[in-house]
Amino acid sequence: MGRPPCCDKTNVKRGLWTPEEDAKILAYVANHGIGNWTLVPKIAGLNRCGKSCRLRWTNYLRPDLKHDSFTPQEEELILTLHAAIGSRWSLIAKRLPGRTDNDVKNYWNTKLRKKLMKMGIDPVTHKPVSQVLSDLGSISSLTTITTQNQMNFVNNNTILEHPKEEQVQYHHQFTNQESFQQQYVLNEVASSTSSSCSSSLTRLSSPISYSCKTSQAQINPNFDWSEFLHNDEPFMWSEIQQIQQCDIQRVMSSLNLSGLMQNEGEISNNNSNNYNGNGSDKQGGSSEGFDAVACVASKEYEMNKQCEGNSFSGNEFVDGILDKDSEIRATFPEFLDASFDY
DNA sequence: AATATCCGCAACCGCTCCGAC
DNA sequence: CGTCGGAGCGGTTGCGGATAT
Repeated sequence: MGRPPCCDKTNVKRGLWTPEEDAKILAYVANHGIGNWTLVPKIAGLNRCGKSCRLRWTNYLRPDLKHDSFTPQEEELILTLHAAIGSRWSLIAKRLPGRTDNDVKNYWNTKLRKKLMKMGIDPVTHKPVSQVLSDLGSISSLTTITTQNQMNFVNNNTILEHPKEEQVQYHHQFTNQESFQQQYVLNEVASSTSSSCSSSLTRLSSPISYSCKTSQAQINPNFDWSEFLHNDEPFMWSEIQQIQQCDIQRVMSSLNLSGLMQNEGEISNNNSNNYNGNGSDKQGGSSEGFDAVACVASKEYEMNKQCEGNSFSGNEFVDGILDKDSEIRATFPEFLDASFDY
């Protein structure tokens, strides 16, 4: 028997929020702080589900949120983290100040995933589709996957639309990587034992050493994904350059994203200054009173944040990866010798 | 100008996790 | 130890604006 609904869904309002409703949420947070969302509708005078209120606050009203478009640096970070940990949007969002998991997820689904697919790169494994299919082909002798299915996959993912020269270039890059096949096998093993992205264990065999035409970055041999993800500090651009400079250049140059590798500093985090409580143009409408409430809520929120201890920081997830790390090391020691490169 | 289609994003849904009791 | 309920997460849906025909 399932859990009873959190509220009477037949009697609560759903759909887009009005500025007046937003103002009530902001006023509530200003007076009571965040938490106990099931009581929010009653106290704030809203005919909404508490869960819906929490979501509205988390994804839209929080004063520290950015409402402008993603920067190339943010795109890079999303790509890199997705390659490393998969669709753990909340973890990725923690590395992007002012962005929510919903923002990152939407951005991935609407922009980045399509770009990768158009480039002929599998957005799940971040490998060229041709390589994935090749590996799939070798595996298919043990499975029921048919050649026709593979061809459908190719056609559906528009790999053929990508300039042939670039496909060849990618193919060349990856096939030149001596241990790529080994890594792919390892990733398959990892994906079969973990719910996260198939490449979530790439840190095991650091240093990362993607083959790359443009440069051979010096990857910090001490870099550790678990350390990176345990850290709750805002993302430092220099970190990611150390992590996967080659990889980033390879992908981003093909995505035609400008201004990369230029900003060595920390991503700006002046979000609260940019906050506009009016809502998006879709939702429109506002009032001076509403702005005032938003301002007060913003200050209250900042104060509350300072009082909060460290909440979930991804430690559980990272610990899980480390557990799998040990497990797979024990099971497949031949794949994990010192010379193994990604 | 009218209609169809595409696209981005806000919001919802269902599930898991975790702490309190 | 089991149950309950709040909180959070990832996947999906649907609305509304933008663009194509």
